[in-house]
Amino acid sequence: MRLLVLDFLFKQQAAVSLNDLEAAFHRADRITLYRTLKTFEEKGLVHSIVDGTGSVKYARCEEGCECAPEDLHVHFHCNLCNETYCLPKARIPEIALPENFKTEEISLIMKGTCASCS
Amino acid sequence: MRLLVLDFLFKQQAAVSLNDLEAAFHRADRITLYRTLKTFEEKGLVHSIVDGTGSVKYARCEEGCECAPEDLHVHFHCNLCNETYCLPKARIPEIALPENFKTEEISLIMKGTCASCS
DNA sequence: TCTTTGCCTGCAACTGCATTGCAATGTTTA
DNA sequence: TAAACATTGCAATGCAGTTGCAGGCAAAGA
Repeated sequence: MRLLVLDFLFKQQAAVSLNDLEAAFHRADRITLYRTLKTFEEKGLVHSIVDGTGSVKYARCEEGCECAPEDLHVHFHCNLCNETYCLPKARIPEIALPENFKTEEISLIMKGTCASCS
Repeated sequence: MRLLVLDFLFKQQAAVSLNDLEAAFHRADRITLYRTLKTFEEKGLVHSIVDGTGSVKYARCEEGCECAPEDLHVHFHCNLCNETYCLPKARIPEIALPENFKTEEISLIMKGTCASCS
C-alpha cells in the first residue's frame, strides 16, 4: 500500500495534498494515507509545504535533500490551476537578519501564474 | 470596539492571532474580533501572515504598504517564544524564476530563535 | 508448527481554526 | 419618528489535522 503511494508521489510533477491522495486512492482510508505521508516525512522521503491554501502539501525530496536551510528551494503556487510546484533551481538567496536572530528553517512561497497556465 | 482593537494592534511588536485578541479582549466575542480583523485586512490596515503554526496572524501595515510583491518583507517566527515578527528591513531579494512564471505574491517566513530568546 | 510480537490498516471520534446565518442591538439619515 | 444600515453576539457548520482503539497481517522466535 505504501509502495503504491510512494510510487504515485514520485510520479507527480506538483505537490500533493491529502485530498489529492484520497482522490487517487479512493479505496484506501484517509487516515492510512495521512499516516503514510507522516511516515514518509519522518523518514525524509518527502517534505511538507504550507502554501497558505489551508491544506498541507507534500512533495518528494530530491537526492540528498536534508531539508536544511541551505537545501531549501522555492515553492510556487499557481492561482489558476491551484497546483504547487517545487522550483529546485530557484535557490533562496542569503537574507540579512537583525543581530541575534538565528535561522533554522526558511519557507519561501511565491504565488502567481505558472508556465502551463500563462 | 474596533477602535480598541485597532489601538491594540498598533501597540504590538509581534503579529497577533485571533486567540491573542480573544485573550486580550475576553469581554468581546470571538466572532466580532474575527470580523474586525477581516475588515481591517480589506481596508488595508493590517496584513495577514500564514506562518504555518495553524493560526493566521495579523500585523499592522506600514505607511504606504500595499502588500504588493515589491512591498513585501520577511516574517520571522520564533520557535521559543512562539511569536511572529515583521522584519521590514529585510527585503526579499529578486528571485530568478523559470520562463513564463508570473509572480503576484511572495511570502517568506523564517523560523528560528529571535533576538529576545537567544 | 504454533505462539508471540510488532507493524499496518480502518473505523470512530475529537480538536482547533475559520467561516456563515440569523437575530438583536445600536447608529445614522431622511 | 421611521427607515436604512452597520455592528455585535449566539449558534451552528465546515474543513483539515490528529488521536485512540481494535482487528488483521506478517515476521520472529520457541
